[in-house]
Amino acid sequence: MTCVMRIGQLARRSGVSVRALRYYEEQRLLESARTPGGQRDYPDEALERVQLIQDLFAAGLSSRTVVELLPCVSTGVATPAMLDQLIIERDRIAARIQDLTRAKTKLGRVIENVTAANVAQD
Amino acid sequence: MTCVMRIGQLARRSGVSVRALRYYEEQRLLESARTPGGQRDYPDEALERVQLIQDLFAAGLSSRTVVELLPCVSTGVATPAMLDQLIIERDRIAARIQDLTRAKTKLGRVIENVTAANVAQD
DNA sequence: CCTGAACCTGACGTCGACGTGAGATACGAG
DNA sequence: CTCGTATCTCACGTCGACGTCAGGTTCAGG
Repeated sequence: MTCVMRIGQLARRSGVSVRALRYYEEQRLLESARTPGGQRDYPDEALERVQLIQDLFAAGLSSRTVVELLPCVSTGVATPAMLDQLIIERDRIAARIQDLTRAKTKLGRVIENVTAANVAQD
Repeated sequence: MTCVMRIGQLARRSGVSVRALRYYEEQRLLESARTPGGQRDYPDEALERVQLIQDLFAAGLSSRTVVELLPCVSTGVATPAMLDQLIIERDRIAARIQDLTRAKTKLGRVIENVTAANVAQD
């Protein structure tokens, strides 16, 4: 039986754990063919898909949201509801960026103060 | 007994739950005086402090990290280790902002594509 | 004094994205 | 055929910032 790519290989290539890949399948984020023996066999495109999933997770989307949006992200076709959801998520990310930027600025000021104080003390 | 501010009032003013305030105290993020009857009594500065804690949490810092950094954030005095930690956290936030920005761009493109497709279909 | 609202201290529940065994099966090399 | 490694399917554990329920206490107004 010629396997395209087994789970361990996909894990190494994508940088996520074997467990995570099985979890993605459980959540219907990722499909796999099976060998006659029952082992998972992934096509090459699976690599991109895993990276996309990771990106969306990193952006704070839940697996439920990702599973809803993945079709249109990969096909470019969306229902109005999906489009709404896409916009909601994008705006949520934008707001999060605002928060983080504020926090970063705040920490930056603290660092400046501390550095100034330390220099003054020398 | 004249209370400055009780926990419910602080909760309403800061927008966090009563439970959260107790949790902050448990984690040594926030102190409180007590009335003879054992009820928490907060000074006015507690409001700022709670907001600061929220900001740091929102930035993805853990309560452990926050408890380590709060002194120098509020006093401006830091040990070299604290300064290192501050810089680490700021850089982590910066990296996170990068990730989110990439994800936002990605979603933005998807939205454009979808919108274009829908318009084309009309 | 009485009452209802606010507060108290445990202590267990939650949720999401996996980690981590346990025990069994499949695969590839020799 | 055998051995070692990779994979398989349950299924419980984790972690952090609280939510929530239970059972008792304190406070302020009338």
